[in-house]
Amino acid sequence: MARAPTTSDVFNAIAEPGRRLIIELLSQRGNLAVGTLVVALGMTQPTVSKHLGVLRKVGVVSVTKLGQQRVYRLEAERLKVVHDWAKQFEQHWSHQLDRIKERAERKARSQRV
Amino acid sequence: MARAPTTSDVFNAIAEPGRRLIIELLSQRGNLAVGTLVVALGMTQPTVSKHLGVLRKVGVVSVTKLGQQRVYRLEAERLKVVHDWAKQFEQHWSHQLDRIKERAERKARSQRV
DNA sequence: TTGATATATTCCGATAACGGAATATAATGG
DNA sequence: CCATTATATTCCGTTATCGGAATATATCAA
Repeated sequence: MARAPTTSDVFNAIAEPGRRLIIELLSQRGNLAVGTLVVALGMTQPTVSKHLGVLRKVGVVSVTKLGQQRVYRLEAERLKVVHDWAKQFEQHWSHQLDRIKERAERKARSQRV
Repeated sequence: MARAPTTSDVFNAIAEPGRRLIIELLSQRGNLAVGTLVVALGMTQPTVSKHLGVLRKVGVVSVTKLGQQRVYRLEAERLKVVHDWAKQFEQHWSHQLDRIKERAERKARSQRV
């Protein structure tokens, strides 16, 4: 068997740096037309359209026609699965923080002498 | 220009479903030797080794020699960047929840009449 | 040393993904 | 209808990626 088709789930959609930028921009500036993304990101129009196509296929964005423009909207709930997946490892780095905090407190106590 | 090399950052490393499984397993069961992963995941040994190679390159796992075994350990902090990235969109879906809650409360009030 | 076990690496072949260039499609204005 | 603007799609070349099979490397045990 060969490589599995990947651009079909959210994790792969966000693997592309350019696509992450698109997502961030839509989050910060609200719904945007393709042209706006093109100038804001300095990418080619076809490149942006293709990235948007991937994001749309996965449901991370949706489109609305507005005259001759296509306005893209972030469907952020689709990113929740990523957040939740990563969150399950939170314990690891928070434990790490605990240990650091503990050490700091021990040090503070010893200096208080 | 052609496709950009991707298996060099965390987001791409976790784009592969099999690699996510490896990460989850290491998180749940602690440090594991390659062979354990192989039987637990039902993947081929070379496949597992290659996935581990990618994860190691990105720093998501580290290795220790133990006899003829290689014990892999999850370096979960490396996943924090993913968590943080996704977290920045939390507002969107929590707002959504607010709206749902609000609607439910309105409905409850109206029925209370 | 020799043989077995554990793991990594290499060499495929198939296919997916990316960017660029050109082109197609759609909508608007005149 | 025609030209223009906005966007999508297609085609192409290059490179990455994945799994499988075979092989290399390392370590242990006798």
